[in-house]
Amino acid sequence: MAQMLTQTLKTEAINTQIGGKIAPARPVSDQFGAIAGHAGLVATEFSYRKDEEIYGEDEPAEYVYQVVSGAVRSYKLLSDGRRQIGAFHLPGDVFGLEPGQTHRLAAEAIIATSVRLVERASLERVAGTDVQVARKLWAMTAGELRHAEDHMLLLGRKTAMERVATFLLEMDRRLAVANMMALPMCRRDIGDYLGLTLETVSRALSQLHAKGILGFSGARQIVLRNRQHLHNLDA
Amino acid sequence: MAQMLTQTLKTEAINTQIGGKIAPARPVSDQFGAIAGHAGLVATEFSYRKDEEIYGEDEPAEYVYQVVSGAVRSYKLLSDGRRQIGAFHLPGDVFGLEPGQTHRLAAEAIIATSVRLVERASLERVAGTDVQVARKLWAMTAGELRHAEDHMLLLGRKTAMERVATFLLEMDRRLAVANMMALPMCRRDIGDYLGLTLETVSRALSQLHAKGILGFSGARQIVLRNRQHLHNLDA
DNA sequence: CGTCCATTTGAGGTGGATCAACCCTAGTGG
DNA sequence: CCACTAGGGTTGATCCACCTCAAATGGACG
Repeated sequence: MAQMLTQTLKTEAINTQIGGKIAPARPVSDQFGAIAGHAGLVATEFSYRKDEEIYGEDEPAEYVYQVVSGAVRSYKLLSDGRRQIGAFHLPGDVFGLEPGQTHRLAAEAIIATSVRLVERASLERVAGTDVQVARKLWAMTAGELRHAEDHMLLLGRKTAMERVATFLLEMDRRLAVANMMALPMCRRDIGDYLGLTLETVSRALSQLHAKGILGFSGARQIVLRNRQHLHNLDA
Repeated sequence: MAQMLTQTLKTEAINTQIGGKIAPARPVSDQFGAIAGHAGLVATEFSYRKDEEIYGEDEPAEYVYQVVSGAVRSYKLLSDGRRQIGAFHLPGDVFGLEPGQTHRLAAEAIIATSVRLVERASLERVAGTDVQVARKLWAMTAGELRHAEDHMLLLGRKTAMERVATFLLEMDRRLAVANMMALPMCRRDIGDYLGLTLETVSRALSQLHAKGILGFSGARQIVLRNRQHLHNLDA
C-alpha cells in the first residue's frame, strides 16, 4: 500500500457518500453501506492499474475493500507458481475482509479498477459496539464460505465441461447486462479459477459455441443462448 | 432429527457443564465454551451411529454442534452421486454453524459419534446482545473459510501425492496421539475429501510406506516417520 | 473359522495436460 | 489511415497422471 501515497487519493466521511450510486452493473444490496452507515467511519477511494497487486498473501490486513468499478482476482500460489484463484470480485463486491490479522489470499486488479476502502481497525471498532454491524460482517464471511464450498465441489468432482458451464452461469448472473457478459479476465485466469489449463477452457468454450449454446462477439463478449442446456451440463 | 426422541438424550444448563473436559484427544481451545458461557443457553448431548445422517444438505439449520467423541464428514453431492467432502470434524470441533437458514452441506457420523448441540436460535439471541459472542461466531466461520481456501488450492492445483501428503500432515496435527494417528475414515472418504479415487489414495499411501516415510499398524493406524519429507511433497 | 467389507494391487483406458503452431485483434507508430 | 507488432486466443498432436475395471488379500467381527 506504499504506492498509495503516490496516486490520487480521495477521503471523505462515509456517511456523506454511502447510499449514493456505487456503479455496480446491476442492482446490488450495498453491503458496504450496511456496515458503514456510522459516524466516524471514513471511506477512501483508490485506483489500481491492470495487474497491479492490491495486497499479498499473508500480508497484514489493514483495509477492507469494495470494488467500485473494474475487477479483482483473489488467489493463492504454490512455490512453483501454480495458482488457484479462489474468487473474482466484481463491482459492488466486498473483499479483503478478515477477522484475523492477515490476508489469506493475495489480490490483484484484473483490469483498471477503483475501490472504496475502510480501515479494518475502525470497522472492528464499530463492530465492537454495534451488533448489527457484527452480524453483517459474519454474514459476509459466511457468504464467501458458501461460495468456497460450492467451488470445492466444482474443483474436486466436476468435469472440465461442467466447470466451464458453471462458470458461465455464475458470470452471467453476476455481470450480464442486456443478456451479454463482458468478461474482464483472460483464459488463463478462468483456467486458474476452474482448476484447468487455458487450452481446456478455450476448447470447452469452442465446443459450446459450435453447438450454438453461446455466441461470441470478441473472445470476451459472450451471449448465452441456452441457459437450460448449461444448467444440465452443470450436473 | 426426529429419531432424536428415540435415543438417549441428556439436557443440562450449559454453564454447569462447559469448561469441563470435552474429551478432545489433545488440548483444544473450547470454542463451544467461549460462545456458550451464558445463562439460558442449554446444551444437549446426542449420539449417532456409524454412517447416520446428522442433517441433510439444504435442511433448516436448527442446531449447532460440537463433536464430543467420534468423527463427522460434511459433504455435497452431485445428482449422479459424485461426492465432495468439504471437511472432517473431530473431537472439539464445532460444525453446522450457519448465519443463514439452512445447512450448506450434509453431515454424517463417520463412526459412532456423540455431539453436544445448542439451538441456533438461542445462539443468535445471545449473539444479538453480546458482541464477544458475535465476534466468536464470526471468527469460527472465518476459520472454516480459511480451511476451504486452502482446500481449493489443493483440489484445483495439487498432484495426487501432494494431496495425500497434505492430508496426512493435517490429520497428524489434528488427531495424532503419541506420534500415532488412528484415522476414523475409510479410503473412499479420504478420496472424496481429496478429489481422488480410493485406489489412487491407496497407491499413494503404499508408495509412502515403501519409502519408509510412514508406518502402518493396520490400514488406519499410521505413524509419520518423516514429516519433513511430507512437507516437501506438499509443495 | 468363516463371512464380509475394506484395502491393496494389477492392467488398461482416457480426460485433460503439455507442447507447438497458427490466428486474430487491439494498440502503436509511421 | 494503414502496416506492424505483441499478447491473447484457438486448434492440433501427443503424452501421462489418474481413473476404471478387475481380482486378490487382509482384518474385524460374529
